[in-house]
Amino acid sequence: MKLLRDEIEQLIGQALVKAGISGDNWRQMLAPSRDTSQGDLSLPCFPLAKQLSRNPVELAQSIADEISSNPAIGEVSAVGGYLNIKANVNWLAQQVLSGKVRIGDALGTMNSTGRKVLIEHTSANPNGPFHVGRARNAILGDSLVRLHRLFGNEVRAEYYVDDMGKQVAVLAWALANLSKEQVEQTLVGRDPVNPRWSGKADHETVRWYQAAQKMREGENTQAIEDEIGRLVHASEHGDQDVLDQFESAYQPVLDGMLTTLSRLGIDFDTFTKESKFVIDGDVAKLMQRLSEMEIYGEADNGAGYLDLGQRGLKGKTEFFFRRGDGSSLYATRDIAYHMWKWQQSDDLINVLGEDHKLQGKQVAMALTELGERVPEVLFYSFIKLPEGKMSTRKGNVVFMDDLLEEAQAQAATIVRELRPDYSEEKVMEIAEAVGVSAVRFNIIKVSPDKGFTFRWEEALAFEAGSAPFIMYSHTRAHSVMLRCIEAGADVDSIIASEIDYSQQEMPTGIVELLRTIARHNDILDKAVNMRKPHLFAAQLLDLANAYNGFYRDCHILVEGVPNPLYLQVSELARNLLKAGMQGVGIIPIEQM
RNA sequence: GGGCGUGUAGCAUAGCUGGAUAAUGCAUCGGCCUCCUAAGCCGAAGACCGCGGGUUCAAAUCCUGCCGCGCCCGCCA
Repeated sequence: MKLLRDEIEQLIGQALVKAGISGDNWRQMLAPSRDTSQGDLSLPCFPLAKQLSRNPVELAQSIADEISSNPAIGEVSAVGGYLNIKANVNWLAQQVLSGKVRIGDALGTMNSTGRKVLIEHTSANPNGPFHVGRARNAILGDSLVRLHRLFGNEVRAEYYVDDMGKQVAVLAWALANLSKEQVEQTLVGRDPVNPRWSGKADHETVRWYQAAQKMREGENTQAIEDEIGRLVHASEHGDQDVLDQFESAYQPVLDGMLTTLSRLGIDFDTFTKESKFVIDGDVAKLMQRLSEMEIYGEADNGAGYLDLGQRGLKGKTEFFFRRGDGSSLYATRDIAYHMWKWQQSDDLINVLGEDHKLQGKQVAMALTELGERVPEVLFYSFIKLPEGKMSTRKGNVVFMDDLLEEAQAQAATIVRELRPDYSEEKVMEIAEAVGVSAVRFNIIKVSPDKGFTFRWEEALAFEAGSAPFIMYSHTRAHSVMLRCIEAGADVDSIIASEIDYSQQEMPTGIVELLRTIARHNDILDKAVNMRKPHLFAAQLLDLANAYNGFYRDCHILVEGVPNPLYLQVSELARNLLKAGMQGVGIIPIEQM
């Protein structure tokens, strides 16, 4: 709790100096208490006691005695060598309600740090609909974008469009050479397109890609391979006609994919095409520079690589950046892309699947070699299905479109049951918000480096520990506020009013809520700067839970008259919940 | 074989820049709607923190060796 720490750190420092401790190593030992029933901050005194050859229990006690009179401190205790400090609740209320807690805005541009951050995420090849596994990147990346904005950074969300290379070439070839009949004939035995998504290009056009892939596995494919090879080669040398053909092939598919993301509340500020760096000559210049490096090596056929083994890379040490025919590779273009990105932002963050770890390392080392900075990368593990790895080929996939439909449908069933008086239109609106939020939250709440298994029951759980739990607390807060207005109270002026916080009684519920609120900014900071969105997800659950406890203990509206303190706290919590929910893509509806 | 990651109650997870009695949800058992939305609240029970060593006043957390699982080790993207 930074709020309390800032207030008392100096005081503790003085007490320690008095006791004979010099230096400030103790500062990093002063940490949030593990169990909040014991305090807000704790200082284990063992190492300090050792330094002074004193009894830690006694040392803790003497510091406690020294600092107990500070108005910010409600309770200090020395227990078994730990100094436990609990904030004075009335002081805390005063601090928290006087604007010391930043609410922020995850959607706007309310910048306070002035730091420019470019976050690249998703960047999926435009060759088929999002399945739940691929969508983890988008959900994680977009949450990072939102959390950075909430924190006050100036963020640009970018999608790197893979518009060249073999995958797009296969798609373009198929569209140019196969009729619908040929495609369906080739794919006999496969599940047809779900009628719900007919006409959606990512579901529809992908059939051509799949058919082509299947044909390539068959006999006598040399002619096809040659033609595809010609397209790849042309695209990698910047042939504009071929690149245009590619674009008209992939763009509808990409649009379909973006429609799915948009339903999840995910969008991008900029799209940058991979071909850009070939066309404008950056890649050629880069390859020239790389071939002049001292760790440059060359294969018999003229292919070029950097020997990263000389820089400590273990395993396969040759990092190829140029083919024998002189063309660039994906990784080469990625380096050029990063150099370009560094020209437009203070910080770079990439969201990548764990399969890109080695590649990420190689690109980072090459960038270092070039005297460039290295981007921060958020790696995530894949989502499996109970049956195993997700694979479109085996039909072992859950499409995000289907998941969202199902989520909405199940949420609608629950809303109809719980609120029989709502109109069908309202039911569907609430269900959509609940469905989307639950799907996002279930992915965002777990640590990115944990691989997890997708299960329908869990993805569609709407109870405590899920997005709807948080949404529900928010609607409670909203509804209380409306009640106050209905009762004729001037909510705005009550919120702006000065209260003598030192005179207020503080039931358990409000105490816990105030402490949770006081931690809010600390956790956002950590979540953003350590790239751990799940920490903030947990904070939102804590906040919702604390709000529920407050709601239980502190009746805001009694006989038509709002309690000013309670209303102020409730409104602060509501605003923090709302902004925080937007920070992870939960939709803060006002009624459910 | 090498590199990286992961292993925590029946299940799913948090905690991993070392600190106290290991936290949360689901499932299980019990209680709460004449009172601001019960998608809620209160309580009970449930853990050799993968296994073995080591460092430390203190280890789920750091080091090390095993074991299980995942990802990667293309002149593919």
